[in-house]
Amino acid sequence: MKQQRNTKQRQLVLDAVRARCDHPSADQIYLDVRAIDDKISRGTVYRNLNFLAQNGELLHVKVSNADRFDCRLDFHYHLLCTECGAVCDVPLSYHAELDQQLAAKTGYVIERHRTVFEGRCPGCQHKSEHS
Amino acid sequence: MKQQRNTKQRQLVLDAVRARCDHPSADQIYLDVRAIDDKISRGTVYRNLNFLAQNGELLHVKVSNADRFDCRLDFHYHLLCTECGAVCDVPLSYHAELDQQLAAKTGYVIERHRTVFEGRCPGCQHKSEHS
DNA sequence: TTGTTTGCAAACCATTTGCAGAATG
DNA sequence: CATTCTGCAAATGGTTTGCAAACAA
Repeated sequence: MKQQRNTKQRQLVLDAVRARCDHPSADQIYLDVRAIDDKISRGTVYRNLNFLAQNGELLHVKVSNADRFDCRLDFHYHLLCTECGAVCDVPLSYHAELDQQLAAKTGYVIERHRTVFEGRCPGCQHKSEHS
Repeated sequence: MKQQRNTKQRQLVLDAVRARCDHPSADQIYLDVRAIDDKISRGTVYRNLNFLAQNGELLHVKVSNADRFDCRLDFHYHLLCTECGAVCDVPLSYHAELDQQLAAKTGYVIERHRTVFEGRCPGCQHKSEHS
């Protein structure tokens, strides 16, 4: 479940995610990595993002349209501005007890839950104050 | 924000979502409606699902890949079986206070949050007991 | 009649995949 | 040397869109 090789492309992808404080989409990572290695292909970036997320080296954040990736590995919630699309981490703690409650009630084996808050960021609120 | 016409296609789409207790994808709705009106097009189904969700007549549930729709209109959480893809409602209440807490902490105007629990349903647990 | 909606097909976008060749351990 | 990984390009899956004809108000 963890046999792997250290290719420079894999490392570039991982570094690129770690170098960003926002939650980049696969394509943003592609562009970042592309700026360093102009021969790397989209396929390789996608493959490596999935590989790294599966091996627990990255977190996969599923937000509406394009998937995002995060180098913070602990479970946490995200906040999406529905206007500009920005994604940031939420300063609230993960409620693991919900997983347990739900498991007890349903018979499911619960692995986790994902929560995305939706709203408008301060910047976007100002933008449309007058429009 | 609500000027609309009552077309039989729109009604068929709405009825189709209401007729299901699971959380159908757009394509499932298309197939259901198609069984009644074999001339309706995918485009029309997608357009109407979006229209109805925007007008508050349906709830848009965003789960990993394909979007789902729900005729329950109150905010509630969902449970996804990561193996068979089934989606069901969660018997836990919506925590509106989280929205307020987050708004106070971040300055965002929070409209809501979406939570999807991920796990394996009892059926899928049994399936792979031996494999 | 006027503006909305439909059907169709093509376009889109993000992502995945098949394959032959390159690189890793 | 055996395998894993890459680049490329084509394929996929879900969804959106442009347009002319059909239709509701």
